[in-house]
Amino acid sequence: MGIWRAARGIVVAREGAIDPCSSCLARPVSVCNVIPESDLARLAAAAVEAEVPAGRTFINEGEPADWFFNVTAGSAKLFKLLPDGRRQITGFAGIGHFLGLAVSDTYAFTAEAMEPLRYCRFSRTRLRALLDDYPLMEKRLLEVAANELVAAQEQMLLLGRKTARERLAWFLMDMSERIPAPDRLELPVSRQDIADYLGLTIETVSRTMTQLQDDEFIALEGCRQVLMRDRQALQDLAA
Amino acid sequence: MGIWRAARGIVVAREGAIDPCSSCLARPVSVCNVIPESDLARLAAAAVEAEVPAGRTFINEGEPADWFFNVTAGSAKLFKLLPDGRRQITGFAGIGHFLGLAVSDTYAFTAEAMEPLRYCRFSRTRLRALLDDYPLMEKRLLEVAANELVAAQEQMLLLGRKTARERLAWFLMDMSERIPAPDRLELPVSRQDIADYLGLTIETVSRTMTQLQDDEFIALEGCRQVLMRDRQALQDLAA
DNA sequence: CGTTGTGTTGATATTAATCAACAAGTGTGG
DNA sequence: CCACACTTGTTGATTAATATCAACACAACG
Repeated sequence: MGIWRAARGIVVAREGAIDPCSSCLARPVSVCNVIPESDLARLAAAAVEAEVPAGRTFINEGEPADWFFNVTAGSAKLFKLLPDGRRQITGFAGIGHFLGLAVSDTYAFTAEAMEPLRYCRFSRTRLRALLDDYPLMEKRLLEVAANELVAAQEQMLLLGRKTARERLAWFLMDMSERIPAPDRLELPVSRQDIADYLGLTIETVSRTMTQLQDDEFIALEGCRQVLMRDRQALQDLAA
Repeated sequence: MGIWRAARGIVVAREGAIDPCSSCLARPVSVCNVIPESDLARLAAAAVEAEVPAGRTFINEGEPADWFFNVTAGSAKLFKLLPDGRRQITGFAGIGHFLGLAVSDTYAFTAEAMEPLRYCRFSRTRLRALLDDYPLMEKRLLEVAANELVAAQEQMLLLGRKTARERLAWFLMDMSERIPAPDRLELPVSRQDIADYLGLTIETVSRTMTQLQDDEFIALEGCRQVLMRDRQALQDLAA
């Protein structure tokens, strides 16, 4: 339990319970033995590891997409910006997440560390060679990409068709499903981030949160601590 | 030009100009020689081909995800529904598109043919065997999935943060970029479908369309024929 | 203590949705 | 070829949801 399959910083998959402090944003995935122990050294040589302080971006939308990233510690928010500053957070990345997969000459989003973060990156050519040598790694990537696509479609339904109330309920359920004790939820993000993730304003998020509290679906114990009082009602709302 | 690399109905990639009648929804992709001619017969044996009449669904959200599809003719809309009937179209699929990739026991969306459609489908186990035998096919799938992910993020920005005007402008630009003569655009979808794709109502789509006409950005020649009069302005709006 | 950042609440404005009527195509049968 | 129904699209009036603008509360921090 809780053991990661890591190749000198390359976290390919992880298992079981989640470290609740640093990355409740990472979903658990089952371990697959993608890279033989004997090859770790060779792999490590191909990778560049680095640390990113909280608040710093390490992938910038529009810049040349030269690298492929794997998050090995911490977490990040991924977003797109409009020229006038409107922002849409498209997702969060925790330990084990892969970033910069797309075949495009520039990055399609910005990634900003939400807490001190470590990554391990490869040049695209190295990545290609890596995938040629480890077909299981490629399978894993395809699996990951396919799942993210499903999540993205879910998010489109939310952004295009759900009310503020439904969005919040969905968000709370989604967040709480990722942690061991899902009744007491510590929100890992600010109101602004929730708003930008759900396509709302901070004011609407705040108001809707108190509204859910008035309905006794949740109880707020400080603005980051949420007690889930009626999971069924929230689930029904989230639809 | 216009030659597809098809293995008895398996369209893996296509090249060059697009057949404007049946599938202006398919983006062109460069040809990659994924499957050797000699293996076509073996492949065809593993696949089930079928025809779907316009308006019929052939993938249903929530049903067991036993098959993996490849569209070989026609086009489809992909959508998710809420219990009360609200609908979000998450994308369109044309010739060469792959559907049902995700590792999940049920489909995450519904696919409905927009015109008579042909597909070629494999069981998941067959697919796995196929990918083991043709790593290039797997690479292609990863490439496709990664690109769709980028498109999905773009759509999230649109649904979460753009105005009706911006959404329409983006839609018109996006549609017109897929056809050979991008100044005269024949919309392949109804107002209802545009609305469900952009997270709006038909009324808002209709109003915004006439508004764009009043601004002389476009001219409507019948509700499906759009003359793009000021592509630059539309591009700026689409952001 | 002030200061700053973050969150909440209130008043008002704005956008898009809803409800409703009508117009324009499209297809069918006489 | 026309009358009719039927679907699809447009326009208008009104409402509802959320955004915007503004004030204030609260906590963290020097």
